[in-house]
Amino acid sequence: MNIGQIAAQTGLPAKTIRYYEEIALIQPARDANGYRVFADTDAHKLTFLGRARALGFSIEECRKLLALYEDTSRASSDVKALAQEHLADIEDKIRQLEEMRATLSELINACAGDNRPDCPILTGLSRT
Amino acid sequence: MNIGQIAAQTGLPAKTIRYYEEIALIQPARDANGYRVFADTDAHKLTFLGRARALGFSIEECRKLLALYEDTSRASSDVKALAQEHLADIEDKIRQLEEMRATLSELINACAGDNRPDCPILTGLSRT
DNA sequence: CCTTGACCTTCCAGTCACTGGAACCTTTAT
DNA sequence: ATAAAGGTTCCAGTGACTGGAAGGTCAAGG
Repeated sequence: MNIGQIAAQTGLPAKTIRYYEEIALIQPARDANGYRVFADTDAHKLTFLGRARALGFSIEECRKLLALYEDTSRASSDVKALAQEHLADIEDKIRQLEEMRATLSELINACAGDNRPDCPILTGLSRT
Repeated sequence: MNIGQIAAQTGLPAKTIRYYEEIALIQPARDANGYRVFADTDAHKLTFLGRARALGFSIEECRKLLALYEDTSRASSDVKALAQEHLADIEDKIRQLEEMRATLSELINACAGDNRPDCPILTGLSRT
């Protein structure tokens, strides 16, 4: 399989796949003409990576997950610990965004949004 | 006021303040020795920027907000529109993170987290 | 007067995870 | 023979800083 086919199959852009090779997440073989040749195991890894990235795991977390994925003698507790850490990160981010949303909503609700210059959003941002 | 004092006052790192000058968000004066000299208006702008950034506005959004802040003949509707767009962005992000959280929580709950290698998290990430 | 330390300056490189584009080679179809 | 569609590498840019090096300035103490 060439990179275009694997890209279509995994939903990852070819550029991204090349990048994943560059940072050694995958090691596809090469054809005589220099083209990358992707085996099924590469396809599986890329699918795995795509899913993990979609769940917000960083590249380095993906690298660890991939190592666990390939280590058939892993302990599921190691995987779970990694996932739980990441879940905590996500929950932190949600909390932060919810705080922003709350403050911003208040400011927006207080603003008339008409032709006049008075604006509680601006005064809210500059208050001392 | 020198950069250290303004940093302490606004809570922004000196590095960040220099960066804001570099991208022309502020234009502090210079002393004979080359040191930046911050007037009250600079301090106000930086406070404003700090708050806007804390609410998640991008630098370019901050630039627009700052222009509105300085334009006393603005219409509050312009400010409100900008803030509403940003609020929509925040809400999108929250939704995305909540989706991640839901999926990840399910996987985590399904995982025994013991010494055995079987792991629904890994199989969930690689399922076809 | 000299030194020490805290402060300031500029400039360059690195972060993260790609993404765009240039310049070029290979394959396939007409 | 040629053109289109695919592949290759390499370099630069994104956003918003952040770290560090190399050096200038200033206030206080001996």
